[in-house]
Amino acid sequence: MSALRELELRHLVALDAVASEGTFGRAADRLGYTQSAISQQIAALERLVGERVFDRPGGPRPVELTPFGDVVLRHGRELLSRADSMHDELDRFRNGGVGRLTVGTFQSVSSAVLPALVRSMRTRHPDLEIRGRESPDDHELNGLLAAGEVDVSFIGGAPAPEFECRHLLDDPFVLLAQPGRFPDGPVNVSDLVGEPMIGQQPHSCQLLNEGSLRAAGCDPTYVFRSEDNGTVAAMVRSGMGVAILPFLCLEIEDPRLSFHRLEPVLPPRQITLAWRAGRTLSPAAEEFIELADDECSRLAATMSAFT
Amino acid sequence: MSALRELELRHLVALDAVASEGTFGRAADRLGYTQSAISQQIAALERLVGERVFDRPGGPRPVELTPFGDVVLRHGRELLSRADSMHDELDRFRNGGVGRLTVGTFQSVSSAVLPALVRSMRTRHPDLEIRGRESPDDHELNGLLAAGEVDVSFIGGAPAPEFECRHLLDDPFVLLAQPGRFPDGPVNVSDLVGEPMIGQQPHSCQLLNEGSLRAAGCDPTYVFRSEDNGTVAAMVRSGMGVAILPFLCLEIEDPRLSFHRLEPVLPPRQITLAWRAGRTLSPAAEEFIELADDECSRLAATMSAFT
DNA sequence: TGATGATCATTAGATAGGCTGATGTTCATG
DNA sequence: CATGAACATCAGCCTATCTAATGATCATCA
Repeated sequence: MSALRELELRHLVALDAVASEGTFGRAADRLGYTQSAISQQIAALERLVGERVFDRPGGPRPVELTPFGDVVLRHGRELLSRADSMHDELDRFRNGGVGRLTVGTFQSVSSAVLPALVRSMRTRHPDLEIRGRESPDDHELNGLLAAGEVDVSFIGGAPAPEFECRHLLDDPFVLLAQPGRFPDGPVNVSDLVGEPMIGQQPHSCQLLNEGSLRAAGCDPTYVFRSEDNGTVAAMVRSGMGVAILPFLCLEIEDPRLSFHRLEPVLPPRQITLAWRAGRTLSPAAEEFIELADDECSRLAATMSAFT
Repeated sequence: MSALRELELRHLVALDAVASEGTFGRAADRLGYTQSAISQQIAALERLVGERVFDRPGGPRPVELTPFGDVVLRHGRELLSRADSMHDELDRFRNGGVGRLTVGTFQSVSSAVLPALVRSMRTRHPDLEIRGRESPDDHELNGLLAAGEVDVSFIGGAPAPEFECRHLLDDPFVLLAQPGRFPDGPVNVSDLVGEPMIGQQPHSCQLLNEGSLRAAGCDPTYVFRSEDNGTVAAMVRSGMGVAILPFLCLEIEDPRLSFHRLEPVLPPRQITLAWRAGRTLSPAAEEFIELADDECSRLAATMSAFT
């Protein structure tokens, strides 16, 4: 289309320098070229735009912008300043300071892990735009990741093969009961046979839990299911039944409930952070992964004190 | 400073083409290059910005922007669109459509010539910004022109040597008197000896007039001076005296006054349009000069019918 | 008026960079 | 495992641009 596609920023820099210095020679000194080079650069610019941009009065008098050159210069300075601001933003992006980071997550991570992470990221990079997409379903989270709608995603289940991922945490299943319902300490899975159970809806996490129970010899009967962990806890407090939940779902300070390890230990839910393999991550995403790793190490330490 | 000063618009065009086409090869076809050239252009761009802008998954899969490349592309498209709008504005400027035109003028031209000129310019170029600077003093007008505060200036007196100029019109001096004060037809300058005169303030135009009178043997006595031509005419109507004014200053339709040629004819005021020699004029200014010439030719024809 | 000095233009030669065309490498597909 | 599509790389050519030297123009000043 436009012949201006051959324009180079160098030309505009030269134009600007000559316009402010008044002579080709001083502009050349300022830019580290010879006078001849500036003369040729301006000539090239004039060839591109099709008009003289400077009047050369001849002799020792300084050159002066033509009206046309003045228009070129005004637009040129605008272009240069855009290029500078691009440079600035690239620098900030390089260290994670700007851009958008979208994270896939599910409920227990959203409430137990993510808030601290978002807080750190926001204090480090106030201008970074952080978004989240929550789903109880691993399959949906995988889909969001594959489609590029999230940059990284927490995954509760098995790491899908087309993703790169980092294992962050083993989240053990814990028995939740009315205080006194069981003696303090670990509870054997066989003691739960026939016990009415409260559970979550049958999505990936819950199904893992149920499968493990059956494999350990206990075929659970669910008398109530809710996606809301507060509701599950309330039902347990009411005596409707007991519940097995991932540790991260628990409000461990609640004195109206008691928590028990299970024996044998059910295979814990593995919490990993996944991203598309072979795709370059944004610096913000890279940093997020490291912070998530740190945060989960701290969490693991806290958890081991409770179980 | 910024390494981005070596950026060329070509790089951004290539980035944009690859991002929309999905492969280097199709982008090359679109832009008329070979695949190799695009590959090298993208490599050059990546060297400039310091990061990969595309992930190349390898094999027959299409390339995809990295998060970094996405930032570069968004800024790059902004730059390209700025360059396009620069191109558009240069085109409009080339045919006089945009920009600013400042004209130096003095009273008689302002009232008799300029309105029609401004009207033509505005209908041809609605977006052109037209300004005027009026002064009764040729010397001041010369100064404005030399300082570049006006692009072109009407000058009533002698053309200053450092300006280029075009002679537009001879504006003859005309005697203004009460009807019946002199017989119809030309009046001899000697008949004005001792006649009380009304005149303008003693600036360049008025002084030219007085000097010519004296040279023709009539030493005028001014009983009233006003810069306002309506006031001068009113004083003449009142019988206070007679006046000699340039033709362009007259309201020739006024039946309460009569107009007379003078004999011998006083050297007319030469109305010229001047601009700085050796400086390129804006297309709008060039066009203005031609229009002024045309308009003044028409005026001269009208005038010769009256004198 | 003529020498001087500052300015930009032009030229020639060297160098760097970019494009083409051919080839190498990678990887999904059947 | 062969095929084909895609990007990378390389060599060779060509163009663009830089430097250095020289030429042309013009104000200034003696």
